[in-house]
Amino acid sequence: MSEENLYTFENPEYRKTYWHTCSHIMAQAVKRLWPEVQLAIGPAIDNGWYYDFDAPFSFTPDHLTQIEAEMKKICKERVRIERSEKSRTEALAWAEAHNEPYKAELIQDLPEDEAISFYTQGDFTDLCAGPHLDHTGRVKHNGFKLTQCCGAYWRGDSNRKMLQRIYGVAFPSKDELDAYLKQQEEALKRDHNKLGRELEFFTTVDVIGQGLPILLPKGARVIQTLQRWVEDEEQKRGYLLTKTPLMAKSDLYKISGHWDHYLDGMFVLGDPKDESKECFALRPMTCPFQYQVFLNRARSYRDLPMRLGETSTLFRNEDSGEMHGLIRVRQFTISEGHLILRPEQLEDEFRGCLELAKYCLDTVGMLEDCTFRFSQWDPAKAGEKYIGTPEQWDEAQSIMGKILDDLGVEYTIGIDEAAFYGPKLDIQYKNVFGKEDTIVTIQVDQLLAEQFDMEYTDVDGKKRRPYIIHRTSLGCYERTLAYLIEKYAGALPLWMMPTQVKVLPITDRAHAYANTLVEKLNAVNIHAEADCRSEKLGYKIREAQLQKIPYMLVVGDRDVENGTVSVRTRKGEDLGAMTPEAFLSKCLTEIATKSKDV
RNA sequence: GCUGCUAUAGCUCAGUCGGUAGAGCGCAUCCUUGGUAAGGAUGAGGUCGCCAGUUCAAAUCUGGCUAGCAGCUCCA
Repeated sequence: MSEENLYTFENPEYRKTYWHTCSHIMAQAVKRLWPEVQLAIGPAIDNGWYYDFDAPFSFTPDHLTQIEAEMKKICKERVRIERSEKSRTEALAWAEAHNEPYKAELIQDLPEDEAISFYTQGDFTDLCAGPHLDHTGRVKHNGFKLTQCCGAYWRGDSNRKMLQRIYGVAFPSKDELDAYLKQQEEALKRDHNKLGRELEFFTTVDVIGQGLPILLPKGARVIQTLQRWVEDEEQKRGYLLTKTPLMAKSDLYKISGHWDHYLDGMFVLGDPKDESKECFALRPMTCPFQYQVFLNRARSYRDLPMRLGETSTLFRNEDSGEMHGLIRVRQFTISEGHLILRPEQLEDEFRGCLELAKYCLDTVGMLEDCTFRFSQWDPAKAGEKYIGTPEQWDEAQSIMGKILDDLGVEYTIGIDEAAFYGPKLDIQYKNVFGKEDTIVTIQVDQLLAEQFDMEYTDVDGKKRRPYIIHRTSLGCYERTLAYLIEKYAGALPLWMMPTQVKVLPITDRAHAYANTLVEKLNAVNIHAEADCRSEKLGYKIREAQLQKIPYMLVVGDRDVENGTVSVRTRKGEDLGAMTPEAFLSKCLTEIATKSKDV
């Protein structure tokens, strides 16, 4: 960071400080307007700041407007922001005197012997570690906006009181703020939950229920294309395809540990308490089913590595507030797989899984936006949330850490993000709202092999416990489709588009020719349709354009006579007239190479 | 699950003080046969998400439920 950029938004530290000061200005405004409102916390975040309040009323957009107006005044007052320190006793007395119980709780959690810092700006003082700008006039009075308010639990704990969180964002000038807001608005136009419904990739129906989307013909076709491709790719890489049941008796889940660790998340068919009757549950994951393939007969080291793949539909009873379009659903299909290994095969096979996942994500164009997370257990929750001993966890995590380091994977560490049976490498992706979810996961597991008493006979004739890798190659197809819609704003690459070519006859005289072209294209598996309605060409083009159809073949008298097609792309390019054969071969090449540019 | 918001035609939305519903787009039919982003006319289409309550009268007010949205919490 050069000297002259120190106090600009190019410096992330300055940006955070600026936003943090904004959060104090907002809190000050709120306290001026409604002194009875209590303060919780108000940090800077990646895109602005928030402050959590406990108010006896609900904040509405009108309240936000009032707060913004008050904030502008505070900025214009240019009051000094001064740091001071108090002892713990003084700090607690301050919190009590100002009726700030949340601040008192925060103070109580600070180390006993440390001085506690406060920041004061005019009539407002807040407990705060800082740092802050030197006066409120540094914040541009027309460069900020309060973007939304919503509920948030005190200290992120769902057992505690729900407070009201107000989010805001600020920039050093109105232009930059406007540009940011404009950009956000543009990003939201890609929201798969809106666009995916508009373009008829999926829909939902209230009588079917939450988290159970209907894949309409277009969405179903994209997913079919992806599934076939992934299954073929896995076969090339030595995977064996399996097809296992979508449900099982509770007995299976009792062995795997799901019954104890995941019952709330499962759809149970029958009464778990009535032992005189069979009780089933829809599967929330494939592992215990696919292990039965290995367990089918005695195995030797010669059978390993055994790579099992399955396009697997899973059911998870998510809480009602968690569902989101195609990203978080109750029934979904993943490219599931389990590799059963000799311990010495672990690193190579892990690398193979990572390469496959990267290949898949790269091919669909998502890899560049992915981040990697090494998801570990929380030792404090041993025996409760996680099975196995600390020694087993340490071993699995250190092996996995070593593999990741050997492979040069850049990752963040997520504590308490592991599966109940083992650590994971999660490949993360963000949606248009900036919310991150897992798209692909690769997990190392030695515990379930033990639960299921899986073993193989080694070279020396001794029985050994295999290692297992749980992995997905493209993850959940519904979720992937959602991200693809957002990434490409619905204009998916040619090879996965449900309709790849639209033939547009200009007059009735070209209908027969148009239909012949469609047949010709369909014969080589290019998804083509003709638009033979008695509409003008411009109208048909507009419609195909809005549907993001990659290629439009305009055919009129001229083309019928010359045996050509006039090719227009969805980018608006006119490629001119060519023979159907020339177009077909161009199209087939682009599909075969899975080009992202078309 | 929690906080807040929302639900009117296939879609996007209007509907004032409680008095049996409107527009645009789309759809159907007809006219139009037009060379690269919307040609014209006519017509059909709604138990105002569902169930109760208040009222002479409910799309409108109240409660419950269902579904959708944002965030929080959760996500093996």
